[in-house]
Amino acid sequence: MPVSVSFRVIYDRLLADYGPRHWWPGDSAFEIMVGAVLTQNTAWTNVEKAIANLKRARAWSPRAIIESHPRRLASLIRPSGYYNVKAKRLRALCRWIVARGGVRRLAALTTDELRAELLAVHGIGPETADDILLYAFERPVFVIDAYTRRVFARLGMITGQEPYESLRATFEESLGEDVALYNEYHALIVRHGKDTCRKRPCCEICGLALNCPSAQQAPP
DNA sequence: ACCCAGGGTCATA
DNA sequence: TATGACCATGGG
Repeated sequence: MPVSVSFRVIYDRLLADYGPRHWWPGDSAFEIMVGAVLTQNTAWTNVEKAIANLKRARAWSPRAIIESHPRRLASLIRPSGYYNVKAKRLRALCRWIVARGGVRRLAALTTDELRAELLAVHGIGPETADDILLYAFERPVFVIDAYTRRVFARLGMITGQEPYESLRATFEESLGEDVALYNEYHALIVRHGKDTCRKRPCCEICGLALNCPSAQQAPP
Protein backbone atom coordinates (compact mmCIF):
# COMPACT_ATOMS: atom_id res chain seq x y z
CA MET A 1 0.00 0.00 0.00
CA PRO A 2 2.72 2.55 0.64
CA VAL A 3 3.91 2.23 -2.95
CA SER A 4 1.07 4.21 -4.43
CA VAL A 5 0.91 6.85 -1.73
CA SER A 6 1.62 10.30 -3.15
CA PHE A 7 3.67 13.11 -1.67
CA ARG A 8 0.48 15.10 -1.40
CA VAL A 9 -1.23 12.44 0.68
CA ILE A 10 1.68 12.36 3.12
CA TYR A 11 1.43 16.12 3.44
CA ASP A 12 -2.26 15.90 4.26
CA ARG A 13 -1.62 13.35 6.98
CA LEU A 14 1.25 15.28 8.50
CA LEU A 15 -0.88 18.41 8.59
CA ALA A 16 -3.75 16.50 10.19
CA ASP A 17 -1.42 14.98 12.79
CA TYR A 18 0.60 18.01 13.77
CA GLY A 19 -1.27 21.09 12.60
CA PRO A 20 0.29 24.18 11.00
CA ARG A 21 3.85 24.89 12.16
CA HIS A 22 4.03 28.61 11.36
CA TRP A 23 7.59 28.61 10.13
CA TRP A 24 10.24 30.08 9.96
CA PRO A 25 10.92 31.41 13.48
CA GLY A 26 12.20 34.96 13.10
CA ASP A 27 10.58 38.21 12.12
CA SER A 28 12.81 39.49 9.31
CA ALA A 29 14.45 38.10 6.20
CA PHE A 30 17.82 38.91 7.71
CA GLU A 31 17.05 36.96 10.87
CA ILE A 32 15.98 33.97 8.80
CA MET A 33 19.22 34.07 6.84
CA VAL A 34 21.34 34.27 9.98
CA GLY A 35 19.33 31.47 11.58
CA ALA A 36 19.74 29.29 8.50
CA VAL A 37 23.51 29.44 8.83
CA LEU A 38 23.61 29.06 12.60
CA THR A 39 21.30 26.04 12.65
CA GLN A 40 23.52 23.96 10.38
CA ASN A 41 23.75 20.57 12.09
CA THR A 42 22.67 22.27 15.30
CA ALA A 43 19.60 22.25 17.55
CA TRP A 44 17.44 25.34 17.19
CA THR A 45 17.41 26.01 20.93
CA ASN A 46 21.13 26.70 20.69
CA VAL A 47 20.60 29.02 17.74
CA GLU A 48 18.08 31.10 19.71
CA LYS A 49 20.71 31.81 22.32
CA ALA A 50 23.24 32.89 19.73
CA ILE A 51 20.74 35.20 18.03
CA ALA A 52 19.76 36.69 21.38
CA ASN A 53 23.43 37.35 22.10
CA LEU A 54 23.89 39.12 18.77
CA LYS A 55 20.84 41.32 19.36
CA ARG A 56 21.80 42.14 22.93
CA ALA A 57 25.32 43.07 21.82
CA ARG A 58 23.92 45.24 19.03
CA ALA A 59 25.69 43.14 16.46
CA TRP A 60 22.45 42.75 14.61
CA SER A 61 22.80 44.01 11.05
CA PRO A 62 24.97 42.99 8.12
CA ARG A 63 27.27 45.95 8.70
CA ALA A 64 27.50 45.47 12.46
CA ILE A 65 28.46 41.84 11.95
CA ILE A 66 31.08 42.68 9.35
CA GLU A 67 32.54 45.36 11.59
CA SER A 68 32.62 43.33 14.78
CA HIS A 69 35.91 41.69 15.63
CA PRO A 70 36.14 38.03 14.54
CA ARG A 71 36.94 36.88 18.07
CA ARG A 72 34.02 38.81 19.48
CA LEU A 73 31.62 37.57 16.82
CA ALA A 74 32.69 34.00 17.50
CA SER A 75 32.16 34.41 21.23
CA LEU A 76 28.68 35.87 20.72
CA ILE A 77 27.51 32.90 18.67
CA ARG A 78 29.31 30.34 20.81
CA PRO A 79 26.11 28.54 21.97
CA SER A 80 25.27 27.56 18.40
CA GLY A 81 28.40 25.42 18.13
CA TYR A 82 31.11 25.42 15.44
CA TYR A 83 31.51 29.05 16.41
CA ASN A 84 34.75 29.71 14.56
CA VAL A 85 33.44 28.18 11.37
CA LYS A 86 30.08 29.90 11.66
CA ALA A 87 31.57 33.29 12.47
CA LYS A 88 33.39 33.13 9.15
CA ARG A 89 30.22 32.00 7.36
CA LEU A 90 28.16 34.76 8.92
CA ARG A 91 30.70 37.32 7.74
CA ALA A 92 30.65 35.90 4.24
CA LEU A 93 26.85 36.07 4.21
CA CYS A 94 26.83 39.67 5.44
CA ARG A 95 29.57 40.75 3.05
CA TRP A 96 27.43 39.42 0.23
CA ILE A 97 24.28 41.18 1.46
CA VAL A 98 26.09 44.50 1.76
CA ALA A 99 27.88 44.10 -1.55
CA ARG A 100 24.53 43.54 -3.24
CA GLY A 101 23.04 46.64 -1.66
CA GLY A 102 20.98 45.02 1.07
CA VAL A 103 18.17 42.52 1.41
CA ARG A 104 15.63 44.69 -0.41
CA ARG A 105 17.68 44.78 -3.56
CA LEU A 106 18.33 41.07 -3.40
CA ALA A 107 14.59 40.50 -3.48
CA ALA A 108 14.56 41.91 -7.01
CA LEU A 109 16.65 39.05 -8.37
CA THR A 110 15.11 36.00 -9.97
CA THR A 111 15.05 32.75 -8.05
CA ASP A 112 17.73 31.22 -10.25
CA GLU A 113 19.98 34.23 -9.85
CA LEU A 114 19.50 34.30 -6.10
CA ARG A 115 20.20 30.59 -5.76
CA ALA A 116 23.39 30.80 -7.80
CA GLU A 117 24.64 33.73 -5.73
CA LEU A 118 23.76 32.08 -2.43
CA LEU A 119 25.62 28.91 -3.39
CA ALA A 120 28.66 31.02 -4.22
CA VAL A 121 28.78 32.40 -0.66
CA HIS A 122 31.25 30.54 1.57
CA GLY A 123 29.39 28.33 4.01
CA ILE A 124 26.09 28.23 2.16
CA GLY A 125 25.31 24.87 0.61
CA PRO A 126 22.15 23.54 -1.09
CA GLU A 127 19.99 23.19 2.01
CA THR A 128 20.91 26.51 3.59
CA ALA A 129 20.42 28.25 0.25
CA ASP A 130 16.98 26.71 -0.13
CA ASP A 131 15.98 27.56 3.45
CA ILE A 132 16.79 31.16 2.63
CA LEU A 133 15.06 31.09 -0.76
CA LEU A 134 11.87 29.58 0.64
CA TYR A 135 11.55 31.22 4.02
CA ALA A 136 13.29 34.58 3.59
CA PHE A 137 12.48 35.29 -0.06
CA GLU A 138 9.34 33.20 -0.39
CA ARG A 139 10.43 31.43 -3.55
CA PRO A 140 8.94 28.07 -4.63
CA VAL A 141 11.92 25.91 -3.66
CA PHE A 142 11.47 22.63 -1.79
CA VAL A 143 14.01 22.11 0.99
CA ILE A 144 15.64 18.70 1.33
CA ASP A 145 17.22 17.88 4.67
CA ALA A 146 18.26 14.81 6.64
CA TYR A 147 14.75 14.41 8.06
CA THR A 148 13.27 14.43 4.57
CA ARG A 149 15.57 11.63 3.49
CA ARG A 150 14.88 9.59 6.62
CA VAL A 151 11.11 9.98 6.68
CA PHE A 152 10.52 9.23 2.99
CA ALA A 153 13.04 6.41 2.93
CA ARG A 154 11.06 4.79 5.74
CA LEU A 155 7.94 5.24 3.67
CA GLY A 156 9.67 3.42 0.85
CA MET A 157 9.18 6.35 -1.51
CA ILE A 158 12.89 7.10 -1.99
CA THR A 159 16.13 5.30 -1.17
CA GLY A 160 17.49 8.27 0.75
CA GLN A 161 20.76 8.16 -1.17
CA GLU A 162 19.64 10.32 -4.08
CA PRO A 163 21.62 13.49 -4.80
CA TYR A 164 20.16 16.69 -3.38
CA GLU A 165 19.05 18.17 -6.69
CA SER A 166 17.45 14.93 -7.73
CA LEU A 167 15.27 14.80 -4.63
CA ARG A 168 14.37 18.45 -4.91
CA ALA A 169 13.19 17.89 -8.48
CA THR A 170 11.14 14.87 -7.42
CA PHE A 171 9.27 16.79 -4.73
CA GLU A 172 8.77 19.92 -6.80
CA GLU A 173 7.51 18.06 -9.84
CA SER A 174 5.18 15.97 -7.75
CA LEU A 175 3.72 18.84 -5.76
CA GLY A 176 3.72 21.67 -8.29
CA GLU A 177 4.95 25.21 -7.62
CA ASP A 178 3.46 26.30 -4.31
CA VAL A 179 5.36 28.44 -1.83
CA ALA A 180 2.84 28.05 0.98
CA LEU A 181 2.75 24.28 0.52
CA TYR A 182 6.56 23.95 0.46
CA ASN A 183 6.80 26.16 3.52
CA GLU A 184 4.39 24.09 5.58
CA TYR A 185 5.55 20.73 4.25
CA HIS A 186 9.18 21.15 5.22
CA ALA A 187 8.22 22.39 8.67
CA LEU A 188 5.96 19.36 9.13
CA ILE A 189 8.69 16.97 8.01
CA VAL A 190 11.06 18.42 10.58
CA ARG A 191 8.40 18.18 13.28
CA HIS A 192 7.69 14.57 12.44
CA GLY A 193 11.38 13.79 12.12
CA LYS A 194 11.90 14.78 15.73
CA ASP A 195 9.55 12.03 16.88
CA THR A 196 11.61 9.18 18.15
CA CYS A 197 8.81 6.75 17.33
CA ARG A 198 9.25 4.63 20.44
CA LYS A 199 5.61 4.44 21.21
CA ARG A 200 4.10 2.15 18.48
CA PRO A 201 2.68 4.04 15.56
CA CYS A 202 3.43 7.47 16.95
CA CYS A 203 1.23 8.94 14.20
CA GLU A 204 -0.58 8.13 10.97
CA ILE A 205 2.60 8.29 8.94
CA CYS A 206 4.28 5.64 11.05
CA GLY A 207 1.32 3.41 10.29
CA LEU A 208 2.18 3.65 6.59
CA ALA A 209 5.94 3.38 6.86
CA LEU A 210 7.74 0.23 5.80
CA ASN A 211 10.76 0.79 7.98
CA CYS A 212 9.49 2.83 10.86
CA PRO A 213 10.81 1.23 14.08
CA SER A 214 7.50 1.76 15.85
CA ALA A 215 5.46 0.23 13.04
CA GLN A 216 7.64 -2.86 12.79
CA GLN A 217 6.66 -4.43 16.06
CA ALA A 218 4.21 -7.05 14.96
CA PRO A 219 0.98 -6.88 16.94
CA PRO A 220 -0.02 -10.13 18.69
C1' DA B 1 28.78 8.35 29.31
C1' DC B 2 26.79 8.49 24.89
C1' DC B 3 24.08 10.30 21.02
C1' DC B 4 22.73 13.67 17.94
C1' DA B 5 21.07 18.13 16.30
C1' DG B 6 16.65 22.03 10.90
C1' DG B 7 25.24 21.07 7.05
C1' DG B 8 29.30 22.52 4.61
C1' DT B 9 34.19 22.55 3.37
C1' DC B 10 38.22 20.48 2.20
C1' DA B 11 41.34 16.67 1.10
C1' DT B 12 41.59 12.40 -1.03
C1' DA B 13 40.65 8.33 -4.40
C1' DT C 1 31.00 10.78 -7.77
C1' DA C 2 31.75 9.52 -3.27
C1' DT C 3 33.65 8.85 1.00
C1' DG C 4 35.97 10.67 5.50
C1' DA C 5 37.87 14.14 8.85
C1' DC C 6 36.74 18.19 10.86
C1' DC C 7 34.14 21.77 13.08
C1' DA C 8 31.66 22.31 19.01
C1' DT C 9 27.74 23.47 22.04
C1' DG C 10 23.81 21.84 24.77
C1' DG C 11 19.82 18.75 25.73
C1' DG C 12 18.10 14.00 26.12
